[in-house]
Amino acid sequence: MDLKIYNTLAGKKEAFVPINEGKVGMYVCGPTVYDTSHIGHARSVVVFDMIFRWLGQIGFEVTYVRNFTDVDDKIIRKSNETGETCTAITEKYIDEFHNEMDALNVLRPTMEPKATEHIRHIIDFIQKLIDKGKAYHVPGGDVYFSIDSFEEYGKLSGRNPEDMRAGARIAVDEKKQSPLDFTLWKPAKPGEPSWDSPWGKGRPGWHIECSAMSAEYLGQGFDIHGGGKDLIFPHHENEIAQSEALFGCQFVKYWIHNGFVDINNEKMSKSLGNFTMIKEVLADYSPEVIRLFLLSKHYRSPIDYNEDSMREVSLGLDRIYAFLERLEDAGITGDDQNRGGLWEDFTTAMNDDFNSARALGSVFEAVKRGNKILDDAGDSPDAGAATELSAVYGDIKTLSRVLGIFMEAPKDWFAAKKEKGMADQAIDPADIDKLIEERTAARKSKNFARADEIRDQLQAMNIVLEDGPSGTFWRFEGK
RNA sequence: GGCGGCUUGGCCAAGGGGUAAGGCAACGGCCUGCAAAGCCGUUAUUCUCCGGUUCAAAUCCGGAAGCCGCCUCCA
Repeated sequence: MDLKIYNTLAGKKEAFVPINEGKVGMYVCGPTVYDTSHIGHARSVVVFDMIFRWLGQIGFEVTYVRNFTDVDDKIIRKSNETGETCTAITEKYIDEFHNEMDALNVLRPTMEPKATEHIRHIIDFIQKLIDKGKAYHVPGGDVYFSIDSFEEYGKLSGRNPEDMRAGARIAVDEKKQSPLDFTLWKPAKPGEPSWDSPWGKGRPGWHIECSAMSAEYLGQGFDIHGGGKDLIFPHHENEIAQSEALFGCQFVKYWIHNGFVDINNEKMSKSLGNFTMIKEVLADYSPEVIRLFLLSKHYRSPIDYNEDSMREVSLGLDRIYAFLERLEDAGITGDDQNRGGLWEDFTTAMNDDFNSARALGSVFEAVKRGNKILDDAGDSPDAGAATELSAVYGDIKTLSRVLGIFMEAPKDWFAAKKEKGMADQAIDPADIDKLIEERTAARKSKNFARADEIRDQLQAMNIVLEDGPSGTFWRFEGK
């Protein structure tokens, strides 16, 4: 089965056929590095990380470019507020971004260009647009793109310029030929970062950097361009206008846009004060729980971040690790050459517009089936059962590298969880062991009242006991 | 005002013309001293509502209601 992608430009799912056979060029809008990243950034990055991994998994050679916007009004404003240089600010937040993405097990893109390292390309791009009559320079230094010069303006977002002109929300600017014209180059005020250009000292507008850098690394037309839904208009619309006006060919074949993360059913906003930062989420939940949460709903739908959802996701992840541990204890392993029915289901789901939610459903189904086989076999499967279980194990290991989840050894996963629980609650494991010993003794002498009292006491600390044939084990429940 | 999306069991969430995946929760059973974990069973004749097309609709079409996003920096 072949890959289908929902293409914003077409408004529907389309068969994915790359421009050059076997190769994919993909550009995703990265952050403007002036502040700490929030859970919404994490979703976009994790979703495209999954897409990048899946394209690689099914055999494409992917060139993945994600930029840093490191010159921008917001950065300058921050610099004015804090007294730090713009460079100090952008370097700090690029570092932070990298650290957080590494923590979330996000693979580095093939290239991570910065706008400030491509000013020459940007200036060339703008000059050529002016030469072609697609852009114009006004007294004072601004260069604008003329949307009237690009007939197809609005084709990505489904808007037409006439409707937008009629709307009341467009600021009137006397210097612009059309109110919708957007900035390609703006003159610098004293003290602001600036570069020499044919239009005087200044800096690029936001939209032009992506057109210039994508052309530089991926060519004049490439396969996939991604970003958050909010970027469809105006950012991506403007990119299309710039690039197609200059190159005269289709800029991007497939446009992919991810949905937003809400917080307790509200949009993240400054006024609500509910910005939830990646570092806060990482402090509360393990990276795999966060990834599982972000991939548990289709990437185009909105997803709601709240404690209940995170708890559920966490329990689900434990369930899968418990199954893997059970397999390993039964002597079952597998490798990624060993493909079974789960892999088929997973592939079908992923090829259907990267439907990770459905893909995860198939993982849980396989876990349920596997647990049943183990139950029936009393955890000593015969050769036939072992073969089937081994395929499930191998499939999970393989798909874990696509999702970036279930990658730990189960024993390590639960050990880490214990450690975190102990650290969070300042629990000494020796105390737990002592209580368990006391309970074991109580059970032996049939003093079940005392035994249950101890169990309740531990329960109050989120510690759950499991009495098995080889003794009593304990684990933390929750995050 | 313009453009787009969503509404599936107690909660979360797939499906998107052929008779409702999965997770969490709950209840009953097996197991257990009792539990936990795991498994089995039960929990939507029904997919916001009203019409229509069809042998057949949650899925397509028309209409209504509610919710949300974009059009301003935004993942």
